[in-house]
Amino acid sequence: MDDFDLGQRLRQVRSEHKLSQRELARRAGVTNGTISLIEKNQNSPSVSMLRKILEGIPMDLSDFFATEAHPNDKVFFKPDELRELSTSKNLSFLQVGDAKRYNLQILCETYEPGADTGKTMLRHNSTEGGIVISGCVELTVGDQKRVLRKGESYLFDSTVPHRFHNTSNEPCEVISACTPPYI
Amino acid sequence: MDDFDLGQRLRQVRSEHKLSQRELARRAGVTNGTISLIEKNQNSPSVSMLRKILEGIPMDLSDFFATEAHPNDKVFFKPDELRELSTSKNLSFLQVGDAKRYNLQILCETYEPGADTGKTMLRHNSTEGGIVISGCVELTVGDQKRVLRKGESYLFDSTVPHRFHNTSNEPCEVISACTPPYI
DNA sequence: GTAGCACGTTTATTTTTTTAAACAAGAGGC
DNA sequence: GCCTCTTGTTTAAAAAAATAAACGTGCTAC
Repeated sequence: MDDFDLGQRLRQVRSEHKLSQRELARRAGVTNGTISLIEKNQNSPSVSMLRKILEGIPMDLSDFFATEAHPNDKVFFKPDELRELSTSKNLSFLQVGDAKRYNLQILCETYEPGADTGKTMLRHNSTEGGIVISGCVELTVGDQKRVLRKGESYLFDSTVPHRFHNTSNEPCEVISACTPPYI
Repeated sequence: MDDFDLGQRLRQVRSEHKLSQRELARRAGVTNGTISLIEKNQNSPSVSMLRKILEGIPMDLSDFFATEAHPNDKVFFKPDELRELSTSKNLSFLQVGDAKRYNLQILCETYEPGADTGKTMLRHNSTEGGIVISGCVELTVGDQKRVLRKGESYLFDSTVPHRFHNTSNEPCEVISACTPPYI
């Protein structure tokens, strides 16, 4: 991330999509000069400008930046090298490595008391399973519901609506796996 | 990605890290007004400005943008309902549910002191990953070798020869996942 | 060879963002 | 009440980026 060369990266993705500066500029609705200056790192685009340009490719920002943060042939991970996927604060989903690349998403999930993946049940086109490491969590899968305790586990088809809810007053840790990755 | 609200997202991550605008500004080396304006979407930061701000959190760009991207049904299992796959006695592989059916093999692995998957390294046509729950184990993947301790994790392509070896004098527990199942 | 065309680059002007500093609102302390 | 500290917000001046249009280069057709 530190020595990320934005200009070079843009040039790379543009070139991979076989677009000239002018053609990309036309598709993105910007001027070709802008793209030239950015690729030469002679100016530093705003996020909205970069997004606009990437829409002409098209590519999204997270993919644009994805190469740098999580080097791909990395095998071993320390706890602080896991990537946080959750946005809510009483719930943490830490992902091991580049799940997309390996088609296997391993998560260290922490549910604080009250944490809930939501009444609007989750659904995605994967299968998932996991094991409770500590605490307990109420898991609903379709019409089945159960409180899982330490050492208990689950495995199901994620197209079935499901929900995790920590109804206890202790945090709960779960190690889960999902294939293909659901994000 | 389309309706991504950059200001709101910055406010969210700043708030999750319990930083005031001023404190984040100080850490990032920018002015607090800048952060205020960005969070209110009253201006559109350059990528380098956003990166600078995120370094004060710290968080990297790909994580910042990551949120947007992208029947006879036994679901729950008690510990004693897991199936033992290992035949060796200082090594236990407990499988969650019908791995083949779901194309996802989740194992609770226990390596007693000295336990070793063998000098004849393992190879199978899958990807696998896992997290160390307790103890430590030496993992070799191709030409990389490392002792993984509690909380550390791994993810790799299982066609690369690999080996688990508990070189310590304490048992080691690992939760692992593999797709497709290797047995 | 030279006319036409597509390419990336550069430059003067306009537009936008950053800064620095002031402002307003709320929470304690005394 | 009043003072002080911290919070987020706003504003004029300074800095930086986007535009539009020109420039230079290399290629192909004729």
